[in-house]
Amino acid sequence: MNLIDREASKHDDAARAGWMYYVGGMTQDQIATALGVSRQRAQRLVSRAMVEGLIHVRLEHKIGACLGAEAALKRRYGLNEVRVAPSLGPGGDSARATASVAAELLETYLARAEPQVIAFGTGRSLSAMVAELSPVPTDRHKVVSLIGNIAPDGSASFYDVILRIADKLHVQHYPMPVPVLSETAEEREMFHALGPIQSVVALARSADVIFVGIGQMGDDAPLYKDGFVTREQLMEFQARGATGELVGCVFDEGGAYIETPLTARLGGVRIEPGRATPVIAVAAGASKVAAIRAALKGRLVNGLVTDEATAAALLLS
Amino acid sequence: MNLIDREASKHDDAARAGWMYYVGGMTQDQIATALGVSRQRAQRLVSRAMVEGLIHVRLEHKIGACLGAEAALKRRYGLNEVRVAPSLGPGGDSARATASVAAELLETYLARAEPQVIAFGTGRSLSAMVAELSPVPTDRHKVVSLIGNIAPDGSASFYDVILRIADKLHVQHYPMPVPVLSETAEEREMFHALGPIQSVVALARSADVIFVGIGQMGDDAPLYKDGFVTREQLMEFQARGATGELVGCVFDEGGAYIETPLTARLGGVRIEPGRATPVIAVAAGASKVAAIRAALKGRLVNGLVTDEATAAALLLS
DNA sequence: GCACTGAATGGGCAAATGCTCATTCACTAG
DNA sequence: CTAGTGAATGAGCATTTGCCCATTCAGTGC
Repeated sequence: MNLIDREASKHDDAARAGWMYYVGGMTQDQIATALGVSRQRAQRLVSRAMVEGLIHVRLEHKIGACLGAEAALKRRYGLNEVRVAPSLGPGGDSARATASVAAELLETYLARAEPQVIAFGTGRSLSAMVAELSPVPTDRHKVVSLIGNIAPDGSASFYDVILRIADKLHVQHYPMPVPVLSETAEEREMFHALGPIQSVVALARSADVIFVGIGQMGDDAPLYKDGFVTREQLMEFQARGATGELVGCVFDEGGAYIETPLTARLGGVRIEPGRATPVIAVAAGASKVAAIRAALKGRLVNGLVTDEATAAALLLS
Repeated sequence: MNLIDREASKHDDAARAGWMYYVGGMTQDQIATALGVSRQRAQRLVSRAMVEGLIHVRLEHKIGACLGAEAALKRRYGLNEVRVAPSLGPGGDSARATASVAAELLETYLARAEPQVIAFGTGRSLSAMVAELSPVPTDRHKVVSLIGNIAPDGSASFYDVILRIADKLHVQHYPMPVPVLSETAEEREMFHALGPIQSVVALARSADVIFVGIGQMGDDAPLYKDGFVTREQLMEFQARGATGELVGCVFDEGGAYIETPLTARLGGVRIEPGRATPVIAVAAGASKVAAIRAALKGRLVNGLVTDEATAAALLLS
């Protein structure tokens, strides 16, 4: 038996065990007996099924408090579309909490009859959202990336939100084959002068819906941790009031973009404030509150998926 | 606090606890602390969330053996669309197993851009399927019932597959407001002569997709247990070779309809063999194998959602 | 053939869970 | 006000689950 078959059958077993456990409500002992394996192995299979995302869980009930927070956020910040996921408590992973709710929202756009062009940023929140998507094939929509997919080290693997969506939904997909951050402004211009890239950029600009993450600009800002800016640059940004970041573009606490040496080297498409079409941020967590508030104030986004604790913080003050 | 609020907040708590448990992976102790209730109460909330269907679980991986069975069934019976759910073992509830898989298949039709007219029969399998549907609103489709919704005792509650779908999806819905089984053939004709009912019948006949359950005709046939036929009638049918039943219409082991005294009194729309559009049966369980095989042979249906054990039985002999 | 390495396995145990049951609580009818 | 009724509660306990760890196993390099 070759390696691929073995991997596949392992997945099969895990899926089967997970199905029996979560759908069938069987105990791990029963599963072990049914599959002819030890109880420990059954336990491992079940837990693997969950870890590998073979099992999707979704909540089919709007909790009153979340509905209230949604309404309040809409009113307070003049948003069109808000979803608030129940909080998972202090230790919880906020990306996980938002993921399934964000996936549900995305699915409402995918369910539309009119072909939609849907643009995506990157980040952990969006990755988690995609992992929670139901893989219902829909061939009429297009998905496009707002941000370059060539990482500093040349790999494209980390920035694959688009690819994984396309894989799940079998939609036409348009990654943006430019460096996330070019070495020089000239290099950036060179890429953007290419015809195919101009089409992708045009498509992204014309998107009917946009889903983005929001990055914070504290000392552990994603931009810094992922190696796009040096510690010195980050500190300079902070000194100039950098509060958050949207597909690489840094903004201050009023949500106004800050021009930086990076600006001219950044591949991809900047999201201009006050867009008429839905621009939905998927973001939650205490560290992101200031960044989210700034983006909302500056009308960089007009929709939000977050969790209860973050919503509460955004409604304070 | 009034009764409705109390019911709602109870659901809220259950949903929240279920969310924390299944999505957040918290222990019931942690949940109890977070919600400020006893551990037992947290346990009850979590289990209530599951029982009341607030939590949906879905498997995002096709198990090899199921894929194989699907292909084999397609070939053997010339079917267009087959889904096989992993078996839940001897004690498992086959309706539960098929429900989530059937819901996924239904969602692929709902995802289509062209407005679809989707017709439904009744039964436990279909009810369970609806319970598993993701409530993504889609306003372009129509759902229509193939069978009367007036039960012998005058209640309409039991036959509400259509209503619950409409409730979830906010689609236009067309129940068939005639008795499931009229007292006399004349009464049946009277109902069907009415203009509004003729439109519903016409709509049902023109359906783009049909989802039905299949009933068996053994000694505990649904038709008998639900009080539509007497024990004597059932035995007469059996003597005449009755093997299964589709929206009330009885057929023999070759899948040919049997004319009975019931035929002329049955409200709703009979499914004619060899339809070109998808006619998908959702049915599983050892007791139904003969009925399913007959329906497949007679080309009454051209699609099937079942479970592994039933698939294996259908592929035997 | 043999030693090495990392993954897989199952024993064992502490933690988590589900369930039963006696008790309490809230509400109702008299 | 009081007794009655049924649902909700939490204690206690048996079962189930998650996880650590020593051991085995399969594959690899020498």
